[in-house]
Amino acid sequence: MDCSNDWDLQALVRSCGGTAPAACSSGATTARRGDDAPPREAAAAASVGVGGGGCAVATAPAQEFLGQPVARRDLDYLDLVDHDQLRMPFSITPSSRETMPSSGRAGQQLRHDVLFSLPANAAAVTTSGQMLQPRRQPGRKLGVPSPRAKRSKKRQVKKVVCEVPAAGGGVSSDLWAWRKYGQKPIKGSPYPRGYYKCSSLKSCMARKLVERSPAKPGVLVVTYIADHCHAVPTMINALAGTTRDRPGAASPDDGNHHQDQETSDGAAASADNKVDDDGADAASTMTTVDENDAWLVDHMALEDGGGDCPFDDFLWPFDDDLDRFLDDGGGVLGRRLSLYLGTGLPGN
DNA sequence: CGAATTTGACCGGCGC
DNA sequence: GCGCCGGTCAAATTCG
Repeated sequence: MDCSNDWDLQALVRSCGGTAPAACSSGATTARRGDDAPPREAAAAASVGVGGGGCAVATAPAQEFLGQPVARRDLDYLDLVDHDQLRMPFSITPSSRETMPSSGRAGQQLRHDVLFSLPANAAAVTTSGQMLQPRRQPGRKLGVPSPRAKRSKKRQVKKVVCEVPAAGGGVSSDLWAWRKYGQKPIKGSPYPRGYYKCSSLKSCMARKLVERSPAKPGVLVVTYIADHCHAVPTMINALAGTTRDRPGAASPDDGNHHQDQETSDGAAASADNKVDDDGADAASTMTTVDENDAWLVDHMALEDGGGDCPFDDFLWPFDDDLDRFLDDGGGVLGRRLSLYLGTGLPGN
């Protein structure tokens, strides 16, 4: 029904997470894989956000990334209907518990927690439903055990949790390519959780979990796990293997909401996360950067302060602005974001 | 035809 | 030790 439903969940996921942990890790800690990671970093970094001259981030319109349309698809299950309440600028609440001044619209909040060594089941609760829609019977054959790889040290992986507005028209992709490998209903939450893996490199252990916040339906909780072991892929070939666009993709539903998305998908898609036809083959592989990404990048960088994250490099251009932002309660940033939202492309 | 998504089954960690 | 639950695998299915 609502256009908001159809923004691309993946995009969203990307916007939030890929950027963050990815950035933090790929820059310094993941530079090891030179072979797999061609010198795309610079380009990627550039596109991410250092929009020259103090322009915080988003160098491209929300729906596009370097001319590539944003692929939309399986976020349907998140049933992002309350996008209205989640419009962009939001305040950022660093995990350090410093609450950054609200940058504009009240109530909008983007939280970003960086957790280390989290208990594996930190968030277990009660379940509500099973996957409905047995439209087919996929899955392994009965009786055929799967040589499952050892689930190793869940607790030792780094987790970065962030909450992002589910919609607000700013949903987009981050610089990483993700591939969905699972989805499960979560106890206590009416919304299922989606599991994504970095698809840029098979050996990359980066993953992310995306789910809607039960408490705040308009907010998506994205958890990034592990670092990417490669540089941020640039679109096109680098992202081959990325999620594809599935206009009519069935949206797994937990039963609490239905699939209006299916019908709205197309339309909404074009409206909200509008795909630019001249952009290029939506084919499959592209990522986008938008205001959310920008914020995330920023935020990540901020939180990372002191860490080995090279994000300072990204931020230096607008260090000044950040300072001012912190000084005047986000006014500058808020205004800037407003500008972004209003005009689409900042700076240009 | 290749690649991405879906989704039931399986497995391990954790709480009781 | 047992059961619950989250996380992952992988076959089937879908789509470009």
